[in-house]
Amino acid sequence: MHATIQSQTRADDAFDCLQTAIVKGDLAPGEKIGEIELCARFNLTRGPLREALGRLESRGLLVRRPHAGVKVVSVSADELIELYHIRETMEGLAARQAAERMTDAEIADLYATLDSHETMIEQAHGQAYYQGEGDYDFHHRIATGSRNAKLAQMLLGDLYYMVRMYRYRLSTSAGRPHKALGEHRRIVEAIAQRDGELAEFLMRRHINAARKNIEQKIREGVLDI
Amino acid sequence: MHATIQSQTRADDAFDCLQTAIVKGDLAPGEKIGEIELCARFNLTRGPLREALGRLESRGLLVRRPHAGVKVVSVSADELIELYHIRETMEGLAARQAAERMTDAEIADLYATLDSHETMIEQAHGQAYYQGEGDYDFHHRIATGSRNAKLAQMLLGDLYYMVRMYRYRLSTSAGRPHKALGEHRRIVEAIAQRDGELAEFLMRRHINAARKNIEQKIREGVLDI
DNA sequence: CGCTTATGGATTGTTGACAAAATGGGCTAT
DNA sequence: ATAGCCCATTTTGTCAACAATCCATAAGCG
Repeated sequence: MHATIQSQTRADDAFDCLQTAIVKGDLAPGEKIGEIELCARFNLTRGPLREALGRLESRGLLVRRPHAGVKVVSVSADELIELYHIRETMEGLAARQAAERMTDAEIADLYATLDSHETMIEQAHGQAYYQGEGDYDFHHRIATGSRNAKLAQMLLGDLYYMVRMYRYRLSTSAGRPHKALGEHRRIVEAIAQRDGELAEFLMRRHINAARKNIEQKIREGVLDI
Repeated sequence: MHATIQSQTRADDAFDCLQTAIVKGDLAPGEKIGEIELCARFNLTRGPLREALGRLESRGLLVRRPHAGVKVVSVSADELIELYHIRETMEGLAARQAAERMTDAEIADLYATLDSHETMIEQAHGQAYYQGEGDYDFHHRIATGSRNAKLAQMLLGDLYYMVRMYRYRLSTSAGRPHKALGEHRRIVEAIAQRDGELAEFLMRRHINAARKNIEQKIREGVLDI
């Protein structure tokens, strides 16, 4: 999986590789990583790597102690809950602004996305897909639909990566995907009706439910963060 | 003003220098800046500088086009307004959590801060101070008081810097500092009473008022962003 | 026998030189 | 005269060697 795509610049590649490696869990939280080790792993030299490390640190995915190396951030259960509190307010705002500003074409796309998610769930009991990429896809579209550049940047560039870090090792509850899809559908309907207030309310309730789902898992001890 | 303090590492120094230079307006928005020029200006070499540039870009204070250099981000009037929408929701959350979690000592400090601000305003009609550092100080304490690490990081490390970029060239309205102080005082009272809901409501209204103040300035043409 | 302290090794931070890409100016052709 | 193209210069991206700092091991002392 050596990303030899050479997208734009070595540092960008290093950034992407490291980010996905962290999110996917290839680099475990708390794991201390040496620079030369990473260079060998991703076929890089230390210059671009260090630049990427700086960016990752600035985004909170790595912690760096001067002269002592970097390690992947490890988020406690409490901090994970806090992330959902932040999501609740920020994505509520995103939903409201999306309702006011999304184009009709974007809304149509949103509906199509929901339909594809529905078939995914029915076909393969696609919990994995839905919990993983599908849900991310939905929230991604709403964030960009808000036409609020900074809001989208903070959600897509900061929060989602940290959340996804743990979503990968989070088994989904039995009926949760189906319920979540219903909530998504109601949010889209509010957006289609250009009802910003309702969209905000529904989005907040949706994320609130997701948070409570996780809180219960933590209480059950399913989650060992 | 060559920061020769050598705090921890050259890259950290470069980061701090550049950040303050951007916030204070020494590097104007939209200004294209060359790496060698910056090196000369801050007595650095290109390695650490590039690392700092990467971090700044990741935080949205710079925009970088591959092989074409970096320039200071220029925020339009609309985007400035959007920043205040984000602040409204995020700082509302911060105020609520601060009301639930701040220690009594921190609250006492908050009161003391308010008193010092009041004397500042009375003494030197201290609009400049209050609008600049005083207001920042207040919101800073609330953000950290929320005990929500990511929330504080996003507010203190991302949003406030962008807002301060423009606050430096924003003249304050005549009676605004005094009114803002009153709003601050009510927020602190709600926090002292551990009334999270009220603190959130008051904080949101406070930032909403600040936003409307700016919107009016833009309409009046006082602001040429 | 335990704690402190020095030393060696390894790792990070920094530097200057090299290679690749883009902007700008000048030239030619229409 | 203007538009398009080509080339040179400047600037960015990358690399490998150098210096500074920390961690661990081991020796010395109380």
